Amino acid sequence: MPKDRAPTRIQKKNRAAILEAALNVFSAHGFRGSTVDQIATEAGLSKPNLLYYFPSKEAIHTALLSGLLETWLAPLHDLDEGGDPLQEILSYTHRKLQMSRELPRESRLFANELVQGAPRIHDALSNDLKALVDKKAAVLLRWMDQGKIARLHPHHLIFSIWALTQHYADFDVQVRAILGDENPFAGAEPFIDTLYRKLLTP
Amino acid sequence: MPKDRAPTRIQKKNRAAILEAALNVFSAHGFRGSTVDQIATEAGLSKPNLLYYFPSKEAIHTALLSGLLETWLAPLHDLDEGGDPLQEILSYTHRKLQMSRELPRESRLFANELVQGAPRIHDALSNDLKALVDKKAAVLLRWMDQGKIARLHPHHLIFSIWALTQHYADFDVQVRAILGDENPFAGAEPFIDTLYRKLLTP
DNA sequence: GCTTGATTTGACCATCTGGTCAAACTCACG
DNA sequence: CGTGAGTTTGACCAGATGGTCAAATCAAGC
Repeated sequence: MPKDRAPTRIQKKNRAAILEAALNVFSAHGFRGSTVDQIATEAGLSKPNLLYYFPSKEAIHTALLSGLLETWLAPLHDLDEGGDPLQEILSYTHRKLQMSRELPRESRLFANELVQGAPRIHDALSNDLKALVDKKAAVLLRWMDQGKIARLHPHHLIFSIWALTQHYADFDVQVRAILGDENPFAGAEPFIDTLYRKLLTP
Repeated sequence: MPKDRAPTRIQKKNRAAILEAALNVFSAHGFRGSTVDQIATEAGLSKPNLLYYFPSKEAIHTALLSGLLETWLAPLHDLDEGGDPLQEILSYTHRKLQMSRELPRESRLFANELVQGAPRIHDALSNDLKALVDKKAAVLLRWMDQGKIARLHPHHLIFSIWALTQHYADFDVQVRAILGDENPFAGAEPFIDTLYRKLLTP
């Protein structure tokens, strides 16, 4: 284990390679279904070498999740009370759908963790995530009070955006099995857009 | 392994206990994250005894999935072209949401499988499921052609119902972490009802 | 080019896990 | 009862897996 000095060139390269490999492996097989050897091979390292950079499989997983949580929540963070309500919500849905298209591994990483009861990120959910969602729900509620958008349960409105967008990343196999050659996102984007325009019109 | 005669009283009892236990364990930890010992203990059997009834871990999983697939798809099966379009769709959403509330383990069992690429049910998706969905999408399309409901991409309409309802079972921990003491389904039902009424109005 | 810390590795270990097997036990039925 | 089929189990095995360690190799600054 290197000292706590500034990371060397090699450290930076290998840590990044490990996290990239771990994202591939964990998102595809879940924590329990992934092996340290798989991650090491995918990162181009031997198992002991990988364990020189991270103390355990669990540590890699934790580093990945906490490193990605910020990215994952950024779009909601950016929902701006000062903007036009409908446009703000629509661009939130667009960004979330874009993330499902461009970062499906990240989506599945969280999905895997959540569907198994989130044993490793339960705290982040009840603290950081809840705080953020409550804050944004309050914004939605004020927009509703002002008659800018239809009155709905704000938390469920947010859940619906998560559900509708992440579905395309998390259950990608199912979607593709049904749509065949058709690009899922080509139909999803206008569908979701229409849905929220109709839903939010007061 | 017993003969292929009619199952004995003990066989019926133990097979049922094993499938029930396996549903608990597999839905909570996924296939790879579950152990035969866990399932055996939960079923009140020893591991070798469990393997007397099912030849392998994989066989238990397969038996579970194929046994539940029918139940899982029944609500969509029941969507009736002869009924009132809006009412048919709304009662489909209600049944799906009810299943998320009453059969969350089943939902998570499938979610676990799907999020990891459905290695064990890929065929069922591309054959049975696709056929069923295509058939019902055609019904939706005819309703749209007749001006009975708004024109939308029928497949994405079905996906949206799955996403919005199953979200409450699959990501239950997250929903509860955010809602606190509030019962998720109390808010979800009217929200989803409103959503589809607005969305489907031509 | 030498030294020192950083990096890499082969060999190894303990534990877990799916699965086997022969022997023991239990039950239903004549 | 007795008997044979059905049921249960302790002991065991082989392979996978997370993790360790001492020794070897490499890299960078002097």
